[in-house]
Order: sequence, then C-alpha cells, then structure tokens
Amino acid sequence: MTTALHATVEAQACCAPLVAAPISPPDAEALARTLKALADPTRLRLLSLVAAHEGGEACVCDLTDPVGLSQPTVSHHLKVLVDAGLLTRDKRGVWAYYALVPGALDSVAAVLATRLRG
Amino acid sequence: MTTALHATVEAQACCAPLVAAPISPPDAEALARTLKALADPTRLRLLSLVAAHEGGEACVCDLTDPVGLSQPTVSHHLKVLVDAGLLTRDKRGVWAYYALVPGALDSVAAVLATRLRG
DNA sequence: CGTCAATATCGACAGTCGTCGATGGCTGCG
DNA sequence: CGCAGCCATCGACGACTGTCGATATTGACG
Repeated sequence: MTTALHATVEAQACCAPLVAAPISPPDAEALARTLKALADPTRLRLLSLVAAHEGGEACVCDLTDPVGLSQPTVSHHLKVLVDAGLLTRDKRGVWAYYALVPGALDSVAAVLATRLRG
Repeated sequence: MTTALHATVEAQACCAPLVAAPISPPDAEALARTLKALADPTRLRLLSLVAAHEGGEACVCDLTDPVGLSQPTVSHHLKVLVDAGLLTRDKRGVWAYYALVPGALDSVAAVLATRLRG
C-alpha cells in the first residue's frame, strides 16, 4: 500500500454542496497516523536533510551528526518515516540509503487543504 | 541567521556535504507543534465537524455526540486546536462557538508541500 | 576465517498524551 | 434569589513516545 490517504472522493465535483460530509472515523485514523509520523521536530529535520542531501538520498551516518542524536534514535525515526510511507529505504552493501517518496508529502498537504475544508 | 553548517567532510565514502539548507531546528519545532495538534483522529474529526456544521461554526454540545467522547475531553481537544491557531473560540452567552481559522490549514499544507521539498 | 564498520533491534526509563469523573464558574430564566 | 444548563479546569490513571546504552546482524575486506 502506498499511503492510506486515498480519501473517499466521489466524482461529484460539479455542484459544491453547502454542507460537506465530515471525515469518516477510519479516514481520520489513517490521516492521524501519517500526521503523527510528521509531528516530531527531529523527523521533520530528517526529512528535510534527506531531501536536501546530494542525490536526494542519505544514509544514517549522514544524519546522526546534523540532528545531534544517537545512531539508534536516528534509525528509529527513519523507520517511523518509512512505515508511514514518507521515505524509502534502499540498502546497498553496508549502507542504507533513505529518500523521499515522490508525492507523499504533497498527498498529505492536499488532504489537509481539501478534505478538511467545509 | 546563517548557521555555520560545518560539513565535517570525512574521508568516508558515504558522507557528502549538503547542497541546500534544510529546515532550521526552531522552524521544525514550530511546525511539529502545529502538526502535533493535527495528529489525532478525534481532533481531525472535530475540525471536519466544525467545518461541515451549519454556518461553519459549532458549539461543544454539537460535537460531543458525533465523536462519542465526554464533554471534558471534547473541550480539551478544542482547546488544543485553538492554541495551535487552527480554531477560533467565540463565547456568546452560555454557548462557545468554534470555527475554522481561514487559511490556517492551507498554510500548514503549503509548508508541508514546499518547505520540506529540499 | 576474523575483524571492522554501518545499521537494526532490544530493554529500560522518563516524559507526554488522551481520557475520564468530579468540580467550579457563568449565564439565562423562573 | 435560586435553579438548571453549558462549558472549562482539575486530578488521576493507563498508554504511548522519544531517547539512550548494550547487543545482534549484516556486508566488505584482508
């Protein structure tokens, strides 16, 4: 599965309803799970560091120093981001290269900007 | 401020200097604080319920039943959302009316989609 | 095969979070 | 004035989270 952000949007976009249906509990749960992965300053910095790194990918040893945390902690945060579908993990030899999942952040942003609007 | 990102260039094959400035720790902290307010299924549902409610506003008594939680818990969640700048609180008589802050969600979405892109 | 380096996993600990019942402060109305 | 209803705050409790050090796993290289 890519992400659980595929909101149940029907193709009835011609007539904007006066009152939109609120988000369903399962959809809220799924969106909250993704947002929980993002709602940590260290993980936001890790995402940004990976994105800004040369080639758009970085390994753990590139990230421990900038965030100033231990290697197991950084590894843990990266796993959270991978499980949330925001990062990919590509192990080449001894090194594990992490990269942004294309469009993942945009999907979250789109849901926030459209699905919760009245 | 331009923090001196001394890029400790080692002789390691995996470490390379950053090519763009990542998000600053204070910015990450601020964004994480907002995302933390959003990263809860109940609060997402409350936001959606308020947005979908007649007139774009709702009081606590309108929300306790749909989310199925106690009144103090709903009140607590609404306070979190107000403190995060996502909801406004307007007390008229005995009732407290909550409404979406215009553009607040769009701002969060924009930061997610652009600031973390690298 | 033995060693070294990069990562992942484990166990533990302090801090935070979501939830509840009880309580108190307000406001409107008899 | 006194009662009733709406809401916020308080105190408590279980659950989850971020962090660490220690340890296990894996691949590269003599």
